[in-house]
Amino acid sequence: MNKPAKTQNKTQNDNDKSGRRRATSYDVAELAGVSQSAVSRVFQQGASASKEMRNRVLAAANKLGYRPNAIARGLITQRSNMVAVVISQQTNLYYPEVLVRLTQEFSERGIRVLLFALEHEGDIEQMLEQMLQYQVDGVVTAAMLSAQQLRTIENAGIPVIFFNRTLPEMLVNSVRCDQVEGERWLVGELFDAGHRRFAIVTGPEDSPVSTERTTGALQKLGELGIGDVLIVNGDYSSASGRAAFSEIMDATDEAPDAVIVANDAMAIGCIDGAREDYGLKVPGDISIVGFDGVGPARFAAYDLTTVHQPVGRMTEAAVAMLIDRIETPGLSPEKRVFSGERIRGGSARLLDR
Amino acid sequence: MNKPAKTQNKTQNDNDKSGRRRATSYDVAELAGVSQSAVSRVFQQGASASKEMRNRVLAAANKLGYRPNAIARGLITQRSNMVAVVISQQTNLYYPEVLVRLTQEFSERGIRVLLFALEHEGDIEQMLEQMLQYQVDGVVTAAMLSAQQLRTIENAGIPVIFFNRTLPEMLVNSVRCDQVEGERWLVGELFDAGHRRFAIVTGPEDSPVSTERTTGALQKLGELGIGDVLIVNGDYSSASGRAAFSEIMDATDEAPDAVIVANDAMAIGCIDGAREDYGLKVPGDISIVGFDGVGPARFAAYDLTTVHQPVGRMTEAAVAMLIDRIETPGLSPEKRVFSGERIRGGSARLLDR
DNA sequence: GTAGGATTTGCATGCGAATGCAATACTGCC
DNA sequence: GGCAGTATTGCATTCGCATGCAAATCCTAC
Repeated sequence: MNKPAKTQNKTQNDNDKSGRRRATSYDVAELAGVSQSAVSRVFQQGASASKEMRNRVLAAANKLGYRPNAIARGLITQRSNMVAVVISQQTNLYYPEVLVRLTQEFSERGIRVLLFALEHEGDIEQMLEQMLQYQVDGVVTAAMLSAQQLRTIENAGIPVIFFNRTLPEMLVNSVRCDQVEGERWLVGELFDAGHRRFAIVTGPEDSPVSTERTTGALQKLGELGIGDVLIVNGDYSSASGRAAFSEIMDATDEAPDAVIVANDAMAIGCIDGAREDYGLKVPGDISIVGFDGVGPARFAAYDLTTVHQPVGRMTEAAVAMLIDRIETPGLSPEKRVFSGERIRGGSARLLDR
Repeated sequence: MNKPAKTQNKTQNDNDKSGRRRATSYDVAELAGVSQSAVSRVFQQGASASKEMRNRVLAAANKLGYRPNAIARGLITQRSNMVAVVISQQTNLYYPEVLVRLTQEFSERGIRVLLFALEHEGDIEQMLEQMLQYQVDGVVTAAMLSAQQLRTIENAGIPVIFFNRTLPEMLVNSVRCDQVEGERWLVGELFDAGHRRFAIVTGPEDSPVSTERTTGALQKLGELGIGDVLIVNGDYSSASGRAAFSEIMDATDEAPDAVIVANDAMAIGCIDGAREDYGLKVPGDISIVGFDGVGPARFAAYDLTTVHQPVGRMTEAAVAMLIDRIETPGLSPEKRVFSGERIRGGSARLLDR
């Protein structure tokens, strides 16, 4: 009980096996002739420290190459300042931009991104485990989670934002682009320009985004009195788009005059197929529309009519929502839906505006 | 000194502000009627624990929803099991694949990826600081670092792998695709097919990859006795490729018969420019070659002659090298250079093979 | 000069898990 | 049954930093 200076007595186990031991706040404290708490306070924002103290500590820290250990800090503060960003095979190919922007925006707010890239859906459970073990403060997911999985995360007190996904019947935070609205617009434009024989190319069956897009298109087509629509499946890749186009041509007596494709990459594949495999002119003989507004959609050879997702605003919204919920735990769920930007490209014959 | 059971006496401060407090190894220990060390041992690989003990602990852990805290573990073991992956604006647009693969491969080896996406070069210092504070075990960088910056990281005992970069005059670990060899092949093929008037479109000036590619092309051209080559700059975007093509046409009396472009995206832009802006046939009137072998290079409308970087093997190599160096600190530097896959696409007029 | 308040500083403790060491339980063998 | 040898288990400490509390210092005003 009366053992003095016990704490200060840290053994400085100089284990310089490879490069010397990293300097700790105790080392800095010792060199600066102050207490460890003082060092800690200098390296925080709202802590009180005299100018003299600050200078001495910073000088010592600089001399020793000291950097606060974020791991240790996370342990004591119960905040890792890391968030998990989850993407799946589907997401990643067409939205590298999403990932980069999320990362940059979190970074600007002092938050680090722990990236999880799913290859198979089965990896989710394992990934979840890792996420939770690493004590992330929040999650942005562009991959689908089950209600059960979401509950697991939320039970740990971690807020989750769904990016272009949602979980029916559940209170979730989400940021998304209105896929249905976008498809309805595309169909409307095609119809107005006189197209009547429609075909649809969907994305992977387990892609909620693809499902929404298909739903939107069918909904609008139904309202316009067009019930007979050929639907074929793709996997979001341009190769699958080209294959899907052949499938359409094989399955119909009279070729469609408009093909609604679930994403731009497949739409490009369709155009390649129409031109190369069937000698059709796009949009002379057939109109093809996509969705996403990715870079290649603007290549002159394709010039897609498509709907561009406002990625920047969406990532910004996701970051803001997540940070709010990290800082204010009880916040009620919110859904933010953005309309896509309508691009009247040359891949479809449309009325002049 | 004779205060008994002090440690075991942890106050269980049930701070259930939002969701209840996360279960710790102490909670599990208590419920299972064992010591905390026992719990710790059950959740490790090489630790000794009887079957009975293991079962009781796992049952208790399961009941409480316990997960080991990776942050705390990292503190005591001095291993965070996280690596930093650094990408820059340039990298990210054309290699989302690199990022995803790195992440998946690290993940399979039980390592998490902390992502850093640089917007401006100036952000490097700040990012470095963060990386080091988070105690990453290693770094893979697809952005350029200065010798000074590299030294900062290595002084902290953290191994670094350069991805498609290198630092002249320094001992560094690197994995890259042989840009020079690739360009030399492209030039050779073009020359063999009779092309004589060459132009080059470069990438951003601060891109080492672009520099290497240009160097390789010029080197081979020089050997072939072609000294007079027009060089214009782009920024890797397809729009800049199109602009660059106009620049070339403006600057020359007689149009070149071959354009060597530093990446595929710009090559596509060039083709768009040649066709749309100048009514040229590709490859009838002019041959255009790219580099990278990205997805769009295979679109039928472009079908680029290009060199495909073997991304999968490169990421695999980077991951293996980094892990080796994390596990065996002293390992000497190594450079692994892969040859690109040569793709004789339809964007260039070449001899039949 | 001094009281009262505001600010700065240090002390001691805790975050959650890993681990060396010692104590204990178990095993097999004579 | 007794003992050496091995496998388990618990104790106590440690990782590096943050923070409540009390002590010390500084400032201001009268």
